[in-house]
Amino acid sequence: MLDKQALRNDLAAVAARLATRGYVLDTAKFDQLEGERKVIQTRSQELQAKCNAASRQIGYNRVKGNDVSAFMAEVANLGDELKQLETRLEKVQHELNAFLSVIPNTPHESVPVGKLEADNQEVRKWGAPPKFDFVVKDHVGIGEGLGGLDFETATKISGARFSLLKGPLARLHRALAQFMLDLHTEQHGYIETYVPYLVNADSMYGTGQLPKFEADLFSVNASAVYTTEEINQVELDKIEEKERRVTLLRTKQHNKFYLIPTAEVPVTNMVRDEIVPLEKLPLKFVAHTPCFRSEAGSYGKDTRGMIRQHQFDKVELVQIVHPEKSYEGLEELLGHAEAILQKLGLPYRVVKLCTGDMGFSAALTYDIEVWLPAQNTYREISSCSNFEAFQARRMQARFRNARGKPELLHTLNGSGLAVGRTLVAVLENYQQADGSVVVPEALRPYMGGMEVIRAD
RNA sequence: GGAGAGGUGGCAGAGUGGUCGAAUGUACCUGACUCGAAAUCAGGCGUAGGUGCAAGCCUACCGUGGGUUCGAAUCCCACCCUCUCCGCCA
Repeated sequence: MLDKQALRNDLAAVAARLATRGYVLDTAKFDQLEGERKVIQTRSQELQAKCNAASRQIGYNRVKGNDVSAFMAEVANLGDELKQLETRLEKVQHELNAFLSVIPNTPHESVPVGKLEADNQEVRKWGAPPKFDFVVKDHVGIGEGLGGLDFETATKISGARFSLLKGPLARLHRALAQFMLDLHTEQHGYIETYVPYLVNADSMYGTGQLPKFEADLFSVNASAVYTTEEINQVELDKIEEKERRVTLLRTKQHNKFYLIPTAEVPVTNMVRDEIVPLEKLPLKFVAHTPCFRSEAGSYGKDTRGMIRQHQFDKVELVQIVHPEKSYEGLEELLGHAEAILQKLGLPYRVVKLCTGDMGFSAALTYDIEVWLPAQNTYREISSCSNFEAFQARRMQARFRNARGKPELLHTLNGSGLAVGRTLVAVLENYQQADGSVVVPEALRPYMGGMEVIRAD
């Protein structure tokens, strides 16, 4: 959520910033809604003040035995207009909220302006792509050759875009997650967390997935509800029962659970509706969780292999920071994610996303792309973003500043790293001519000392 | 799943349908006393929004949403959450 104050004060400037990321802000609509809101709210509050005063007089005078009919009449007169105004105010405020809640964040001034992935800016490269004197296989070929990667069975059990690991590959997957968690907690100062995988709508709203991206999420009902059909079947004379069911439907729907698309959601929402004491900042959390994405609209992209899945594991880094420290924090967090790749000896590059390629809530995003020999290119393995106060404002996540006043925090997060894609990168970069895969040294302690994964 | 209890300010904890945004205690801040601290005393101390150059004034908020009423923290209904006990369960 953008700062309403900023929109009121300098609408044109905000619109211009948003235009760089391809978002057309309907300034006329904002002006109209905001103008309406102002008039209605002012008038409505004025009437409320009058009603309150009159009601107080009724109480006061009744005790004294005075006639109160004049006051009663006054309230009755104001009542109708007030009720009307309140209804209109609620409506306009809903519209204003709906309007604001789907506006993306404004990009930081350092973000390169562009539309496509091609406009992203390479920041640095690390490591050299390995040379092979044989024809390289992709991770699917390698994994199936080793007998540990089985898409057919995964498809039988669930469907497309799921994968199944067995034996040393399943262990490698676990080893990667453990290695990442250990590095971040022991070397980088993050607190390990275990968090819910099913979250409520408020949490999804807080980090920006809702209301705009519901189609990308999986959801489940918190409990059984009446269907609209069942409600309509209730006899007309049982109005009370009908109303009861309608309320139930509404509240239960509101209370449905969503499967997290990233640990960013539960972890960042730890500070929702909280006021964090200044001295506790920065908060640094790491979590290893599965992530669930419906990947609506991704049909045809990366259909082979485990690059794009409905379910994948990720180790996520989250920092909750003082607003003045957020860009410093982002560089630090990016370094923490890079450290994993360096220790695994996987070549990568860091790119700064252009305005058009950034996610909805981000003000600045770095992607880390790992080298994949079979694709002869770099592919995204981590995304590290500064959301500034965008998420904090939605979450009412604040800290108490030096003057003792609550102020919005800044939130950061980044993958450290996507476990599935890291597994892919290890398989492809460490493959041997005979189909075996060398285990990177950093992982060997987590693999019981295993140096090479061979077909069984 | 069954039975019961409860949700009020940072925390604890009062609250009769009528100046209750809410007593009191505690924490915190400021001042006095003190060489300093503790203790004591005095004052201050919620959040959000509107309006105003400002001091200020106004509105909303006592789990959430409805209802009754001129007026609701207080009465009624539904829902959510927490706790205790029983059952089931990894």
